[in-house]
Parts: sequence; structure tokens; C-alpha cells
Amino acid sequence: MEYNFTAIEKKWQQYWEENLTFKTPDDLSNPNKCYILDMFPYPSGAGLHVGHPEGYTATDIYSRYKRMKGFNVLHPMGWDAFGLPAEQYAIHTGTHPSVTTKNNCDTFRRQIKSLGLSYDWDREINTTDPKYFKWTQWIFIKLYNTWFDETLQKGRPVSELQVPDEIREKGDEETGKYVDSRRLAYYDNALVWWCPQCRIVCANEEVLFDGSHEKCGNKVEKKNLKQWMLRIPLYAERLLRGIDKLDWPEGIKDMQRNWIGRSTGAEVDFQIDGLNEKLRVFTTRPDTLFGATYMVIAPEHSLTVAISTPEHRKEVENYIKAASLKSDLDRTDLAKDKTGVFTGRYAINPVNNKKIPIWVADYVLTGYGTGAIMAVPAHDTRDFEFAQKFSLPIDCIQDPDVEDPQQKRRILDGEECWTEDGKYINSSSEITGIDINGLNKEAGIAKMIRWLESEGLGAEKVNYKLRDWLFSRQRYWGEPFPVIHWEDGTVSLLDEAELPLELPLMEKYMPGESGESPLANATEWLNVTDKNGRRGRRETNTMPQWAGSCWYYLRFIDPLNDEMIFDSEKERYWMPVDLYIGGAEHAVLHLLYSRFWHKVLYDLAIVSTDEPYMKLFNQGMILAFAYETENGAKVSSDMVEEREGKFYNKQTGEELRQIVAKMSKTLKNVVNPDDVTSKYGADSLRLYEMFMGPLDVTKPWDEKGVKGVFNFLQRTFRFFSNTDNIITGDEDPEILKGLHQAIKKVEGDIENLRFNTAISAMMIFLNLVTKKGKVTRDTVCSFTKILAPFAPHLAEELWEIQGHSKTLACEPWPPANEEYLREDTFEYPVSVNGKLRFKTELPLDMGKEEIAKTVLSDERAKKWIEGGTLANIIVVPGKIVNIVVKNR
RNA sequence: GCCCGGAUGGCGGAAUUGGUAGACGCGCUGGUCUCAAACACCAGUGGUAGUGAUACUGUGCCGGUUCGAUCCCGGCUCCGGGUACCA
Repeated sequence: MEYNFTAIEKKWQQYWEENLTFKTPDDLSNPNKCYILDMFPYPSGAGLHVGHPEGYTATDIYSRYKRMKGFNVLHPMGWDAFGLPAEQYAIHTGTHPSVTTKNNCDTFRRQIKSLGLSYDWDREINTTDPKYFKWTQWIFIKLYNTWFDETLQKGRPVSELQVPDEIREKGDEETGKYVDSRRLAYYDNALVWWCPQCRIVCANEEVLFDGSHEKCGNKVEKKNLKQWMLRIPLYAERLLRGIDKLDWPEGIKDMQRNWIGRSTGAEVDFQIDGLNEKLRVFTTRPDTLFGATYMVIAPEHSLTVAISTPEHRKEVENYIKAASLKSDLDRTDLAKDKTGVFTGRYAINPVNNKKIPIWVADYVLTGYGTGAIMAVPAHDTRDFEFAQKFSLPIDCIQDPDVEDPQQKRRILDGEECWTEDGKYINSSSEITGIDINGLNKEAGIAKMIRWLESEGLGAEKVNYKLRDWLFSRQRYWGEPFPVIHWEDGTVSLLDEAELPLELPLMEKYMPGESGESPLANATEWLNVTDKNGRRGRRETNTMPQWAGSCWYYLRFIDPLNDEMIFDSEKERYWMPVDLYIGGAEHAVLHLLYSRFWHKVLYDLAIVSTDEPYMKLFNQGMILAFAYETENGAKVSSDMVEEREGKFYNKQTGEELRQIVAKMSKTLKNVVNPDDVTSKYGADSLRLYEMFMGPLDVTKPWDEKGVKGVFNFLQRTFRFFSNTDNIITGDEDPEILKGLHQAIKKVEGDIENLRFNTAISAMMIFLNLVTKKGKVTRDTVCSFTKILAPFAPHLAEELWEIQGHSKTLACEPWPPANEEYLREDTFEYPVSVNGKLRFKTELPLDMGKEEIAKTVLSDERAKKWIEGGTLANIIVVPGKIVNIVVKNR
């Protein structure tokens, strides 16, 4: 019988759909549940590319396997469908983004369904659906109405916030301000990146290092706008500590830790000479206070202008202006010289009362610490560079632990920077009484902090890199904020009953020049009046794309619930997500934001787990071959021809080099899954995606490889669908052994997401049975079952050919029987001085000494010992024998 | 610069982390089938030398630990990814 994959795949996809094979029952009685989730896609106009099915196939194999293992599996799919492309398309064509979005979703759904993925389509969600974003808005209201109790390290309703009496006495306005200052969501002026081309504000994360906008590539500028912000840093400690217990790749955990960026140190106050002001700094090295020879204040610091002396003020102001035009890269590029100007002002170093100059320099950032530093050039490379450039004193206060006397001399003379440990020198003062001379770094830090605290000059302090999350966009195609700004200056949020607040229909989607979103033009929608005639205006910002993806895994649990965000009982049953697979590009932002929301919901007792995703796995990127000339010029793939394993430019005949690159339109090396499916079938596509290599590495797509797995499936079908090959009676022991080896290998590999080697194990088994020629029906059925998660259409067909009338999707996974795997003998590799010389088969229960005796009496061993002395023989039972011969 | 990965045949990759390097697949070579080609099937395939058994060599480079190193340690080179002076 020929392998007609088109007919087979169509038939079974239809069967699964009609029989609701993969509908997840709301049966919460099965104690074994498994929630297997893909990062849901943004449905772009380009359709699916071969990178998508990589993760989807992996989770599908895992899901099908877990079902066969008796688990109640939740495996849903949906669309993260808000986003800029649909909006920009709307600007150009007037087509409403919902139309574009619907079309794109339809394409994605069709393409995904054609791969035979076992999603429960009844749970499909779409972030742009008002029934969905009603609850995104609902969560925003929760965030707004929550404050963070530092003592309990827990988010609590603002109704439980104790307003201090002295503030309450000042009246409602001050009380309101106090409460607002504690809410997790707040509305404030923020200096944000503005893209004049897109007319939108970009998050810091969206601005590329060269100061251009990630989406359009144009230069961005800074602009002050009213923005919604979320106080994620309050959860920094919880987010950091939570990482430890997660089963995530260590690299991703590191990235999250680095992003949160916890550092411990001290805040120290420096009195400003001649002014009744103090300059507070954060330092991780309070022990080096004696080496502080100057201070640096950030250009944006509120005191910068104020402390500058009249003769320096002009210069400082010019410097501030210049710094504000720089992108972060310009300020931080290591290749560039450090810049800065003197403020004319001095501060008093609290450890010795010495006067040190205060400079303003843009290598100090406002967003981190206090926006000012004490500079210790002898022991900090950045300060060292700056001090050298501006000839500021460099006082070494640590005797370096170095051997080289010349280097030691240079360091002590302040000609070289020393950032490692060493014993303190020149670190005492009779005036203030502090002395840390002779201590090392750890003891020095501890003693200095104790002293600062006792003198009231500073305190131990933990600092985080993590910043407030800018949570609004000047866009149309996003979730509207359920917020009204009233003419009296107050802000109110909609009642839950008024949700969802839908987007108004519009004719033009152009944003306003001033930085307002297109919603500012939707006058009817925009203006509201309350029952007392007070007029107000709706919030025109919309939420960022992160909003919908922050909590979608929760909605899959109960996607059609109109009464509640989800049913709590179902949430307790399904959460947390057991396996989450997606691209590493979301390693930090999506996963961190999502964890943040989840923790808030946990604190409010809306969810039952403290973390959303237990096990995370990142699939690697799929690249494609591309071609370049000898000097590196890229050549579009349709211009290339292959002759005898070499590549040539069709037109010029020039020989080209094959390289591996990201798929891109310009290189014309994008692979469309539809083309692969029509040529080889969905099962082949699935199998190849998994066979290419380990799931987590980047790897190049090679159509020849698809052919390889196609051949395997074709041979599988031909052999097992041929009834002449099926016999009755006892199975050949060798086949039985091969089968159970395969079962064991495939099972272990699926559990560890090592699909490439699982497939190779099945190939080995097929090679064995085709050589043998005949198998029993039991063997066919067992093999069909282990193949099923990988090539489900083919497996269903073979299952039916064996006379079954129902799907194998819920058949039990065949157990690997160790009895068939047991070996009595082992072919010992015998090496001499570590080099393999020959092999000899010996019983596995033979003792070490007997093995040694037998091996040494072997003629081949004698040959290698001859002419030398036998020094030792190492026997590792079941592994290897090594003969050590000397003087040979 | 810093952090995290990685480097294994002509190619994608195996080796259940100290114990037979190169599983499986692609490609290539030879053969069977065919008028012929494609498909399919069978055999071979790291390199060098040899008809051959076999020997030497071989996991980016240099060194070390070990009976034994792709795996551990020290020092480099190159390639990916992340990050941007975080005090």
C-alpha cells in the first residue's frame, strides 16, 4: 500500500474534530492533571513560519504522550492579537484592525490545524475579544486598587491601607495623594522615548541601542507625557526569590536575576559645603569612603542646577541639555570618552570631613540608586577613567593582593585601578574616629555600615535595577483603560459592571501630533458626563501588548465564563502550568511581567499558586541556509544553483559560500510550512522539526532532512500496513528486545524533551524489523502507540488497519518490560593504556578478578603486554577493561 | 567590556556526563531492479598508509589531572545569544 499522506491526514484531522477527541473534559476528579502551554502567537499577516511548529510540535508530543499515560491534559491555543502591524495597516488602508486580525487568526488557525496538533479548540482565546479583555481591564482595576505592604511583603487592597493621621488631617486631597502614591498602578508624568515617525511612545525596552525605534528604525527623542506606570520594583524581592524553585533553564533564571539586579550596599549622606543640603548616594562599597575623592551627580538629578555655583551654572545647564539629547548608548558607549563638568561646589566626606568636588557627568544615571555617586577612582574602573581624564586625585586605600611588585607600585601610586580585595590602608580618621585599616573587604563593609548607622550618616540598603513598568501606549489597537479623567482633576475607574470598555469604531487611525492616541479623536466615545453633570474624558492611552499575554494562561482554564475571570475550583485544579514552551526572546520581559501579575493575583487570593509556570523550556531558533560571495555580499537564495555540492550564482556563475542565517524576506530563504506539508505531509514536517537536533539549540532548516524523515514514515507505513508481514504466535526475542528498548528510550526521551533521539530509536527499531521481515500484531500495536505522539495521522491509520475502530489517542502507553532487556553477557572493550585493542564477550555476572584473569589469558592481550611489564589491570564490570603496560 | 551558551566526519547531530567517539538521518560511492532514468532495496562510508588482517591518527588550539578525558582543571582562539558605565 502506498503512503498517501494527504488522504490519511485529512481523514484523521476530520475524525478528531468530529469526535471532539481532544476536548478537555471539565472532570476535576482525575488527580493526574497536566497543563501544557505554548507561548501563544501574534498572528502576523505573513502566516506561520517553520519556527512556530517547532515548539507546538514539542508540546503536542508531550500532550499526546501524557494523555496515553492517563493524565487529564489541558493543551490550549489562542491569539495575542493586539499590536502595531494591524494598526499601521489600518492607518494606510482604513481597514479596521479587527478585520485584519480576524483574517490573520483564520490563516493561523487553518495552518495550525493542518499540522494535526491536539489543541482543545473550544478553549481558543483572543486578547482582542471584548469578552477576554474585559478581564484584562478587570485586573488593571485590581492593580490600581492594590498597595504593597513592605512589612508583610504582600500586595493588599487599598481599603486596608492605613493613612497616617497627620495626612488624613490635611483633607481628602492629601489623603488621595497618599493612597495614589502607594497604588501598584499610578498615573504620572514620565520622560519617555517618543518616535516621531510612528507617533507613539516606546518603552525603554523597545528602543534599540543606537537610539532608534525597534519597530520602524527611526531615531527617537525624549518627551514628557502623562503615563500609566506599574510599581513592579516593589515585587523585586519576591520575583527574585521565586526564581530559585522554578524548573527553568539556568541561563534564563540568570537573565531574570540580572534584570532584577539586586545589589546590597549603603546609602550615605554627604553634606554639601556652603548649602543646607545633603547629597545622598548609594554605594555597594561603603568601605571605600576614604578613597572617595570627588562626587558625581546625574544631569537629571533635582539638585544639579541648584548646587551649581553661579560661575559654573551656565556650563552645567549646557551640559544637562546635551546629555538629554543623547540616547542611552551615547551616554554609555564604552568606546567614547567620559564627559562631565564641575559644578563649582564641594561636599564633605563624612569619614574624614575632607572637601571633595562635585561633578556632573552622564555616566551616572538618574534611574538607578539615588542618581548620585561618591567616586572612588582607585577602586572603580569607571571612576578611574573619569578621574584620569579630568586630573582628579586618585587615592589608593587598599593594599592589593598582587605578586608583581611593579603592578603593586602602580596601584599604590594611583596609576592603576584595583577592584579586587586587599587590606585597607589610609583608612582611619582621628576627627571622626572611624578606623578600618588592616581589614579586608567583607569586614570593612560591615564595620563601615555599622559606623554610618550609629552616626546617623547612612544606612544599609538594598537596591534593584528593575524599574517601574511604563504601562501605556498611544495606540488605538490595544485594551482601553477603564479610566475617566474628570474636569475637577480627579480620576476614577469604571465599575466592574461597566466592563468591558470597548474600543470605538473609527474612520481614521492616525495618531495626534501631540502624542495622543487616535482615541483622542473619538469624540462621542471620549467625553462622558456623570449624573451630577460633571464632565470627564476617557483615558486615551491603551495598554501595551504585554497586558493580554500576562495572564492568558489563566483564562484558558475557564475561557467561556462570563460571570468570573475563571472558576476558582478549576483554577486550583489546573494551576500551575506544568510545561511552558516558547522562544528565548521572551526570557525576561514577558515572563517577568507575567510573574509579577500572578503574584499580585496570588496576594489578592484570586489565584492559588505563587508562581504561574513550573517548568519552562525555550526552543532554539530555526535558521536557514543563505549564500554569500567571497567578500561576504549576500545573494538572494532564488539566484543560487547547486552543482556537485557547490553553489553558484545563476547569473554571474560566481562560486558562493553556503552560510546559515536567520530566515528573512531579503535573503529569500523563508520556509513556509504549507509548502512542506503539501509535499511531504504534516507528519513529516512534525518529525523533521523534532529530528533536526535538540529542541533548545538553533539549527538550520534543510529540506533534504525532511526527505529523510519522510522516507522513514513511508517505510514504516509500507511495512506495517502490509498484512503479509504480520504473523501470529510468539514474537522473535530479538524483535521483542528491540521493541522494548525503543519503548524505554522513547518514553525517557519524551519526559526529557529529547525528541531527536527518540525518533532515532524508532528508526533503529524499523531497521531491525524490516531486516527480520515478520512481526506479530502485538508488536505492531505497541510500536504504533509510541509513534503516535510524533506522527499521529500515520499512527491512527496503522491502528485502524490493525482492526481498531476507535482512535488510539487515549490508549494506554505500552509499558517497557525490563525482562526483555536483560542481558546475560557483555562484549567488553579491552584497552591497553587507554587505547581500545580488542573486544571479548563475557558473562555479566562474572567477578572482577575472574574477568581480569580471563582477559589476561587472551592471546590478543598477551600480544600487547609482550615486551613490557604489566603494571595494572582495571576492570569496571559491565563497562570496560583497561590493561596498563609499562616500558613497552 | 561583562554575563550565559557553544565548537565533534562532507552536512544536521549521537555518546543515558570520566569508560568502545561518530548512534540515527542526509549526502556520497558501489551494486540489484529498469531499455534507460527516477523511486525502492542491498552494501560501504572520519582521515592517512596497506590487497588485507591491521597500524597510526582523530571531538577548535596549548598544557594539566587520571589506568582512561568530547566530558574535569588552567590558559587561549573563534562563533552565537543577552546586556549596556547599575555605583
